[in-house]
Amino acid sequence: MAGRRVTITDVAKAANVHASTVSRVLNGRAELSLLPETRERVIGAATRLGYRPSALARGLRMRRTFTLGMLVPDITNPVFPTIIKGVEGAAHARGYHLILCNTDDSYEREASYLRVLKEWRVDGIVIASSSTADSTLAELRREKTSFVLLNSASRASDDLAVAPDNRQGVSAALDHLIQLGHRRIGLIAAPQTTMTGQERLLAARATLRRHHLVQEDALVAVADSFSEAAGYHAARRLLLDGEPPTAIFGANDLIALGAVRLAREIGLAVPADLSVVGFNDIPQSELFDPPLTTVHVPQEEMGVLAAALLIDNLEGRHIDRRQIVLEAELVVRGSTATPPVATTTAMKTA
Amino acid sequence: MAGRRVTITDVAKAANVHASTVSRVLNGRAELSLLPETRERVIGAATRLGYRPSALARGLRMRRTFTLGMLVPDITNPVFPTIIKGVEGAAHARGYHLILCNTDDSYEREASYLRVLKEWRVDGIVIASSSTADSTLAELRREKTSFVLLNSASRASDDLAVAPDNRQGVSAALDHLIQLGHRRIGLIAAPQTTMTGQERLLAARATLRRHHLVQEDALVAVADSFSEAAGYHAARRLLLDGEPPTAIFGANDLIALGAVRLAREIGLAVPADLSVVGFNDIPQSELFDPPLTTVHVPQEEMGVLAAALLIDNLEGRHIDRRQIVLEAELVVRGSTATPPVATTTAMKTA
DNA sequence: TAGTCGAAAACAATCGATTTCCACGTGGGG
DNA sequence: CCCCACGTGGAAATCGATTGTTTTCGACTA
Repeated sequence: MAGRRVTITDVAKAANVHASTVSRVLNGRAELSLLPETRERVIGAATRLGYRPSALARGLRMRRTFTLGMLVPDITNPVFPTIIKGVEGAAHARGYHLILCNTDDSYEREASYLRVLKEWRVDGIVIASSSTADSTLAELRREKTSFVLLNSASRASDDLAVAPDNRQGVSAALDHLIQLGHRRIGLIAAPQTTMTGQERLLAARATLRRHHLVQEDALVAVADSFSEAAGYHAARRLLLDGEPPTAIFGANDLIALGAVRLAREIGLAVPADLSVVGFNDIPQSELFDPPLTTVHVPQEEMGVLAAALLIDNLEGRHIDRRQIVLEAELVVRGSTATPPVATTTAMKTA
Repeated sequence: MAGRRVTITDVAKAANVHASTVSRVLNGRAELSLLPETRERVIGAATRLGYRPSALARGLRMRRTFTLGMLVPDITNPVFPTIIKGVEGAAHARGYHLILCNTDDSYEREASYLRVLKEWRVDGIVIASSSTADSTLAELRREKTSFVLLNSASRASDDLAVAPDNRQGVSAALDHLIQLGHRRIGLIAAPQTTMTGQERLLAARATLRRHHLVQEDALVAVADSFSEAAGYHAARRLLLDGEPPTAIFGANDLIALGAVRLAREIGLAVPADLSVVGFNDIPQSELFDPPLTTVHVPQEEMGVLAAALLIDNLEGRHIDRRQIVLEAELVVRGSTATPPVATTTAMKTA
């Protein structure tokens, strides 16, 4: 960027008025009356010169930046683009824009970005980064920084949060598998350092318990990230050690896809030999081989709602529900089927 | 955001020095010598109070914001997250951060966002939005705004640009199809309002000409966006009107995937009845049904290079190559095969 | 004719940093 | 013994907007 920019003073000179008058004309508040003639002169000068107010100067003076920060753990996970699109669209529509921060699931990067956002005096922060430390959130609350948790619930009831109904979604996924006849169901959990990871594993266990299915430790593997590679590695423990399950529930779609890839590599057909269910319903889910049975989460809507909640909050509007939980419905596609009949798997029920 | 923030004056008071001294200590320039003792006192006070300089005030005064704007046409197209990750990572490593703008391929949103970026006095702009109007670019040049074109070449030789070698990539894709025995090859081009769309179609035509293959108009369809849905619709014209091709080259992966979906719907097996090639090699390409044969583009690397180029430029470093073209190599997977033998397709050669 | 009122616009303070210029004190050289 | 250089740090201008307070000026009234 270079070339001296047009300032409010330039416009003022061109229109033969004082800078303050320019400001009042351009911001059109009714508090002070202006002659229609001056108004036109100012607007004329401003457009002629191509004047763009400096958001820096304005932000400094007004103590408002109309900017939101957004923390995302991994933008290459296909759930997030859709969510971001929702946030960004809703924000833009209300005159806000977004500083996007990809934390790469690193605590350091997250902390570093939070510092940046603070320095930029963003009006609020959208936290889609599920591993955010409790201490970090506590600090934000203490500083009275507005934020909304996206895709993960909060323990503190006056936090703003938008999340899918993990319990319902997980339960639907497992009910489906059980109804198909599966009894040995493997779980690939997401990192237990994240709220989402914890919630989904807890929900899965509860569902299995409800169906009186034994839960062997060997049937639970914890992936060390939300990625396809992590799913692949975790599936290895499930499918290669001991008696394998006939179905696997992955804590998200990428993890599930990783399991599919491993299964195929070791000669298991999906879904004939192994059924797989994911969570999120990422775009292109129906184009995979096989089309993925998964729990649909309204991703863009979550983004829109989160942005709306945050902006309502920081503009002081009344909010009746600070925590929004959205329905998550199972979408049955091609990656699930009845368990193989010739299996030696004992039908274990407690 | 609320709660009075700690300013440089607060730190100055706490350390019993003048604000200017605090600034000098914290920015550690060697131009003025400071007593080690004062230095420590200032640093102590700053950390004790948790002082974070206001990027607004600093940017206003320094006329530098250490912020880049990035224009992206559609963040839900899986190529972009990887590219963004590259840009963002490289920028972060050099002390810059990103304001991400999703233009939704809308001229208005693009213009609106460019205004915002201008108001924020971003130091430079990464333009991955391929449909950017020439007039817009001309204006940026006139204003001496630093920008880099990402994923699309530039006509102006002193622009900064990073792009894949479209010619080479397209040629490799078509050579592959031809070598497999295909003679009737359908093209689904991307919008001809974009540089990328034009380049790839031109390259495809040139390649077919080189092989002396006739090019019927009926074998070219132009998708009206870079999306899967657009590919699906365009494929309809290719596969349902007149004699269908035995292979289709899609201008990007999503378009190719759309063609695959349509083919399957009308009872054509891919690749047995119809081969399909895409472009970009988006993540999860090998997980699709069938695994997609496509031209690999080093997406993250392009992002990294673009950010580096832009930052080097705006920091006044010397740049020897202002336009970087990266190799694009074909990755053969499962969506291509020899053409069906029983076809009535005449082997047309000119 | 002086005084009042009100509309219109100028003035000036402010936001929080950076940076140029200047002041003060001390020590060394002429 | 005086002056100057130098090390150290304060004072003040500046970046470009917004906004509370004054000023200006014409019209109207007493």
